[in-house]
Amino acid sequence: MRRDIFQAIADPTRRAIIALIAVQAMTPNAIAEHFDTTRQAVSKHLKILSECDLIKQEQQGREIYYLLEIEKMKEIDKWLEQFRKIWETRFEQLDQLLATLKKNK
Amino acid sequence: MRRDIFQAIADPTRRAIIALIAVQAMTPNAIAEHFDTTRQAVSKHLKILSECDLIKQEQQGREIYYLLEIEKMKEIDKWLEQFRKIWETRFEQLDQLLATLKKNK
DNA sequence: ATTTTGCGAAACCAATTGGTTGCGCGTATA
DNA sequence: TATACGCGCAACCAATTGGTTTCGCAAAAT
Repeated sequence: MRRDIFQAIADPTRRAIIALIAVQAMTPNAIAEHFDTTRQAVSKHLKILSECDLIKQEQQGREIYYLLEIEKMKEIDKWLEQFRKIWETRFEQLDQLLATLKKNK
Repeated sequence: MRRDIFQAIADPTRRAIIALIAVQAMTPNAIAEHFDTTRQAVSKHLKILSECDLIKQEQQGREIYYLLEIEKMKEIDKWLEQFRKIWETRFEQLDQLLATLKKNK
């Protein structure tokens, strides 16, 4: 199936995982210990996150550490850009309205 | 079921709908005409978007116009904030690294 | 060499999803 | 009043989801 970042962050557990490994790379087991779920379930989430390149793995002895591809997160920011323009425009309009009201008083 | 904005924007059709009505409020039929889907399917998407307060409706004669609650979009931006801090820090670190390399040359 | 451990893949289940079709209600238009 | 249209709801289907349990593999520890 087609996966993208927005699918990936739709799940609260995955958002938590992202926030977790953003601070420090971790193994699937370590991640699972932070939530009330099993290692396999975490593994499934990690797979989804991997599929859309939001995380990458790093071998360390016999353990595999997962870490966040922070660059990929910027794509969400990029998508938000179009709306940021809108709400900034609205703010300016509100600002102008207030200025006009003040002037006419 | 529990719904949130991240669930809402997970679907590409819904993101398209959001972008569409961000520019101009529209009726379900008008929205459906922009995509290769039926009015009922659009209606379902609108329901989901409504459930998490991303859009609101406005009666206009016998038609109902849907418009974006741009303020709600800021919540995504708010969530991104924690990661923005990270990538800005990394950028600074890269900047410092480059400066050090230059200095040592 | 044997045991233990961590890991991912596969099979399976219950719940949710997007989509369709069909129905009934309310509002304009004739 | 009668007709046509736009809308949302309910029922249904195929596909996907998150979760569990089970299994086999490979690396470390004994």
